Amino acid sequence: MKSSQALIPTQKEAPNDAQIISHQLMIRAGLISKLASGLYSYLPMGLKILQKIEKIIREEMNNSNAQEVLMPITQPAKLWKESGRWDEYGAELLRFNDRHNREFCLGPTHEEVITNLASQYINSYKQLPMNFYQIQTKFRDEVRPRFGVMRSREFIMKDAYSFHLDKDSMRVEFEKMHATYCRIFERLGLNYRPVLADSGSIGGESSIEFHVLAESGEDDICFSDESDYAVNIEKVAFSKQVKTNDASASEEKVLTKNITSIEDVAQFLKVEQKQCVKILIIKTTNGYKALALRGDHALNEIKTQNLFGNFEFASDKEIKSLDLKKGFIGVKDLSINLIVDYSAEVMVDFICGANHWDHHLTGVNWDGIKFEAVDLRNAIEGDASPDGKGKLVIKRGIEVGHIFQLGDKYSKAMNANVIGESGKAMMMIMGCYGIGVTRVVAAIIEQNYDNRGIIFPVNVAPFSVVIVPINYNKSTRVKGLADVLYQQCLDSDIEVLLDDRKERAGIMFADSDLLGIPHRIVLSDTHADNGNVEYKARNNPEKLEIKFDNALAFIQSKLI
RNA sequence: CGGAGUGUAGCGCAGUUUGGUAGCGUACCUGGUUUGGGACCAGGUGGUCGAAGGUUCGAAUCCCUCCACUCCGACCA
Repeated sequence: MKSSQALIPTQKEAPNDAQIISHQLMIRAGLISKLASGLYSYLPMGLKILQKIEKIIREEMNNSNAQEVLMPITQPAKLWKESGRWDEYGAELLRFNDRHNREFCLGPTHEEVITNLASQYINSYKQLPMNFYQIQTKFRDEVRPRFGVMRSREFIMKDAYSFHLDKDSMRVEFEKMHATYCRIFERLGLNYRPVLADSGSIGGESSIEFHVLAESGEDDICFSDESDYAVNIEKVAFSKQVKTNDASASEEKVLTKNITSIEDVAQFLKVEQKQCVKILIIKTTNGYKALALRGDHALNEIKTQNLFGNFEFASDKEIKSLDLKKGFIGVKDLSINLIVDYSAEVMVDFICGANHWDHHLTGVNWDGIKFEAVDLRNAIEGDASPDGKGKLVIKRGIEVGHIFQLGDKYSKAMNANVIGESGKAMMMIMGCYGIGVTRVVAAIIEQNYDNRGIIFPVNVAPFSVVIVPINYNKSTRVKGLADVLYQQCLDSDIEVLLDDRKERAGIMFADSDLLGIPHRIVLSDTHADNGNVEYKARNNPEKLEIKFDNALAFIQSKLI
């Protein structure tokens, strides 16, 4: 392709609503254009990249015997009511009515449709197992879209669904997809990790997320520094602990006027935050509960939800109505259920609110207090790894893939069964496997950039090579050489961009660097005097002079 | 959902306090000089100042309503 005929709207400055590097660079390199919050158009270069990623995913999925299908984005409510998710899914599911006032939604995922499809066409155990996938647009009405295509409302996903006669078969496919995903992310040049995760609203028993390690990630991933333990912070489970110290202090009420936060209390009393206990009040469907955590720990909302169902933090008003003093709530004499985290349970001589304005208690112990102990908190850096080996290290990750063992959640609800060997109907067992294709684009950029722009791996770059002829429009010699090399590349099926614009060298260099094209050939009169061209790789500052006659072979050698 | 902030040319911004002809940089167009890392000179195109309403002789500016977008928080008791 020639630059003069391509729409590559590069910009010097990023719009100021672009916060993270991948968003800024995708806008500046002219890959995407924002239409509205969480909605982006893919411009020609952006689409090229997307298609490269899709190609790799297709090849690997096909190699793993998955069959590609394409399902509608518009889905009838009927199916969602059958699965029970019409009521479960919440506001992220965009619902609407058609002209006949029938209810529909835009598909945030496709379990319902594929299960319906499978129950229609898979009738015998002899057809199993089967795995279907599609690469298609999803819509999720996110509370807060952000970071460009990283968390957008409309996005492209590769989703796959497998059907099995039994759990063993499902587990085999799960492992196969695990390996397939590893091959995909490796080919995409990503530094990634598979981690154990919570299965969320999709449901099912076991799930593994694939995270690309990057500072801008929205998830915290916990690793052991001594074993291969790797788990999403949501899912790090702690077990009951044994007390290591005995109580020794006696209880004392101290004046802490207007000192309410754990941070301030600890500072005021000159103790560490982990010597304090903090109380959170939540509202559940079974009434209010007080949750006690060690001062330096944070509540894990997923664990809380798993224990108590949907919940909200109590508002100031509600706290007041319970006769509690916000900022000074303690563990003693509570009128509501007290739930204590395992690591708070083993604390001795601790500090907490006095349930009395402007006072805290020191030297408090659990003796005589009625409570229930559970695992409630998030892991923090330095915690002992739950597998007993080493300590936890926490890193940020971008979730680019997630694989689930669904079991019979959908097949049961939607009555998807086959006739088994014995002649009796058997419920199908399912697995499902997703990759956020558009998010992968952003993740690749988050891991591959410098101060000049993107550094695409060859596998996903919009072009493999850019030819930068200096004075293309003045020097007939340079133009002649550039045109010859360009044609040679085209004839050899090399994806090449010829910058034939009437621009100065600096602009052409800046644009090709910004766009991240891996290989660059510069043609100029000075080089031509020696029969040479200049070669430079995007990821290497070194410039090489090579003979023009060898240029094509040289490029080809770089692309293997 | 709460809290904060921002809407002025494709992008980045000033002007709003104190009402009085719509500005700057960049990008874009024309001509010229330049030509290996985002050149220079001259001229030019482009904006119903987010939308509607109100106050006023006069509104980007003051008042009201709405809309959009961004950030922060969903960590605190």
